[in-house]
Amino acid sequence: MRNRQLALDAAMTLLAEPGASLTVEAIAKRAGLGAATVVRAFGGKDALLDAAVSRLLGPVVQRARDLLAEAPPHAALRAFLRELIDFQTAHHAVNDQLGGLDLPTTTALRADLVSAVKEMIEGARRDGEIRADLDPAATTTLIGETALAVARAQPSTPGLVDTYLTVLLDGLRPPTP
Amino acid sequence: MRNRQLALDAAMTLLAEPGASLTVEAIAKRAGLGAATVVRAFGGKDALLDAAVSRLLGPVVQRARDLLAEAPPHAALRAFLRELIDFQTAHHAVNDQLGGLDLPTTTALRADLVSAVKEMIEGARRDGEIRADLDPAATTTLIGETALAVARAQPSTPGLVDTYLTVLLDGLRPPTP
DNA sequence: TGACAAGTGGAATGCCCCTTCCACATACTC
DNA sequence: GAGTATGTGGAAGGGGCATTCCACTTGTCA
Repeated sequence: MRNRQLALDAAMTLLAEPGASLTVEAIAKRAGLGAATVVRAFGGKDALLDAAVSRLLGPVVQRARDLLAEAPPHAALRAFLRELIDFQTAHHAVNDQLGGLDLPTTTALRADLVSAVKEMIEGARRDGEIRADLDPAATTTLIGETALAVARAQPSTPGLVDTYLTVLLDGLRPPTP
Repeated sequence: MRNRQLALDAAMTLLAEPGASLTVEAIAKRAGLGAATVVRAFGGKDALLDAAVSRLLGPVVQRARDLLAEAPPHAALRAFLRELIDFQTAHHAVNDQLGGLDLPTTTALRADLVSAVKEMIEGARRDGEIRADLDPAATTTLIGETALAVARAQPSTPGLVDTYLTVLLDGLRPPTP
């Protein structure tokens, strides 16, 4: 169904536009369709958002898996956080407007992402690059939220994201006695 | 006006209850009043929330000023962040549900708070306890968001908040060559 | 105690938004 | 080319919510 794709593209576009209204009507208008058509194509607004967000998030999760396979854990973590922050910077709406919704596919993807990051953290901890007194699960949550924090604090200054990453990862290093 | 106080108390209570509905009706019900009375007492829902949030935030800002006067900047920063995280943990709604609203008094208070934290950071940087390659303004934003991140990542495990604070402040330390 | 002012809250109003309906258009089938 | 199946979108339906209205209650003062 071609309209399905049009609606999906429109939703993905709006998710990347800061402050854009995510009403069905706005999505339909952007797609050049009627609101009824958009809703029918997905069975409801939530299903449409679920599909759109998943499309955006999927490659991010894949990238986490790839980095985990390619690089040592701590390097993978740094590289991935860099990309995650870029993604979150470009898609504030994904994090800010979708809090209270139940989007099954998105939730599953997020769980995948969390588990990949957790593996990075566990690996880095085994390698002695992350302090041992931190619970990996809690640290994963903290790092995820912190990445969001950096995206929100978003410096227009280029290079500052890397500085922040250094701050975060230095903090996580085992204390030098 | 007694009802004004009742409404204010009810709103403050609900702001501290995770997941509570912040509709006028819910606030009125909690206060034992009619919705019309609550709205009339403040001239609108936003004004009520502005008043309630300001009441909650005011002491926090005052505490920042006090600590700044009492303790050296870096110690003040650590102590204040500890209290800020506690506050945010107990009042998720203040940060999560009020994003898109225009609350003038609250906005002014927040600016006060930001400026107090900025002073702490600048002082700590002068004292060599925070790396010099960080822009104080951007760092202030980052720290604010990070405090929120910690509150969200909220460990039930007691003492973990302190560990996270250590992580953050260690990261901000000048790198040891 | 009676008359008037102020305050109150259930109901009505209006707005926003998702969803459903239905008259119409378009695409297939024979 | 007529007839049916499928798709479309403007408009109506319906729920949630802030705000306003107004009949009524409460308080005040002479």
